[in-house]
Amino acid sequence: MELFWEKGFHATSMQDLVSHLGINRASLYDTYGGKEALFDKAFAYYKKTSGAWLEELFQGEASVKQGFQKLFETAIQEAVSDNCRKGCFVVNTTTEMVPGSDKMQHSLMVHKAQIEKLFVGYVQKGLNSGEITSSKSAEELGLMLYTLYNGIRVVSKVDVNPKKLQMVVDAGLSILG
Amino acid sequence: MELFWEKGFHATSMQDLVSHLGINRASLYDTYGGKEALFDKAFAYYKKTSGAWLEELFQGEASVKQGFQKLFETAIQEAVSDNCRKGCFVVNTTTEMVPGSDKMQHSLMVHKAQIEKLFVGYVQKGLNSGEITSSKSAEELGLMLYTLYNGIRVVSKVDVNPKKLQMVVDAGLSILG
DNA sequence: GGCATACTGGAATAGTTGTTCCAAATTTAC
DNA sequence: GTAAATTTGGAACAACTATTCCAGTATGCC
Repeated sequence: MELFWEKGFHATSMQDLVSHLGINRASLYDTYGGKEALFDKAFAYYKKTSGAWLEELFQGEASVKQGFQKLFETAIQEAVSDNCRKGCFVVNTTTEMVPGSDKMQHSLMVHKAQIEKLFVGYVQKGLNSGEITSSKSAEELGLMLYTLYNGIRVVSKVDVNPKKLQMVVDAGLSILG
Repeated sequence: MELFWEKGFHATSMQDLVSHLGINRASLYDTYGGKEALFDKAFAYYKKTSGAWLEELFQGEASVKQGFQKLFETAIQEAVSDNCRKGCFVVNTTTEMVPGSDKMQHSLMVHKAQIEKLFVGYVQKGLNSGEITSSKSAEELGLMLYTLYNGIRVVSKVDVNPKKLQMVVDAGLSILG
């Protein structure tokens, strides 16, 4: 649900959701069980679809550098075209729900490990093929790019200047060598 | 107020603040005016003290690389020792209040510009002294490091592994050359 | 046509919310 | 000791909150 993504869990009321979805509150409770369960489902869906998209991007682009470039450019484009600046649902949920929900924190840790694995594996592929010439390990490079990606999703909420964001991306990707 | 920092604006009630501060609710309203005004004051205080600390760090450390190393190491140490994982008040507020508050978004933009200026100026100092040998501009490098810093404050809420965080920092700082 | 299922708008529950008011108590200044 | 200022705990206000209940309506199936 875009409302949870845009406003977060606490600032979104069930009444907001009812108005936004256009269905009855009793049906909502029958179908989903409650506010927290509804949020969990929306969040799980987001994680699943964004993870699948990332996997597909990394598998579809043989050039690792191009792949990362595409990833970051997509993040910039999303930021630019997102009028309401909702950013990344995962990043938003990380800052809102940690601390406060051990269950959510655990869920985020599992998701983070999964995405990091994708990043590190993709960098390893570039090192193996010789496309990446850095002397650093795949883990170091992959984790750095993952962290930078998170950072971009935060700063682009405040300042959507594509030129500046592209500068950051170019500088960041330069560590690949 | 640490409660706003830890739980955010929406998840913190006036009742929470009254219990936490141990003063009467009427006094709170007399002194601060209201929940939003109270949040604004706490946030302004945080921005002021963290900005001053950063300025002091950059002015006190002649070696720019050492300065950045110290900055990131402090962020890691804060993450490690912060049991309740409240992260960075500015990053938390960015993700919670944007969108939703134009006033807050403006305030964040101003603050971001100030901190970026500190980062870029410090990198410029390193380039001028020859300590930094990268062919990239101070702006590119400074903005990258600033964005990475934001990213670290997010990911360290989920996973406080100092070794991994240090890897990220080392990889990130390697762009300075 | 009858029955089961699902959805509806309204009402209700119990509690919380931000904020204001008030008489009483405490503190401060002289 | 006294007056003024400040703070206090309780109460109140109006609205909102998550959640449940209900009679009526619509839909699908046999």
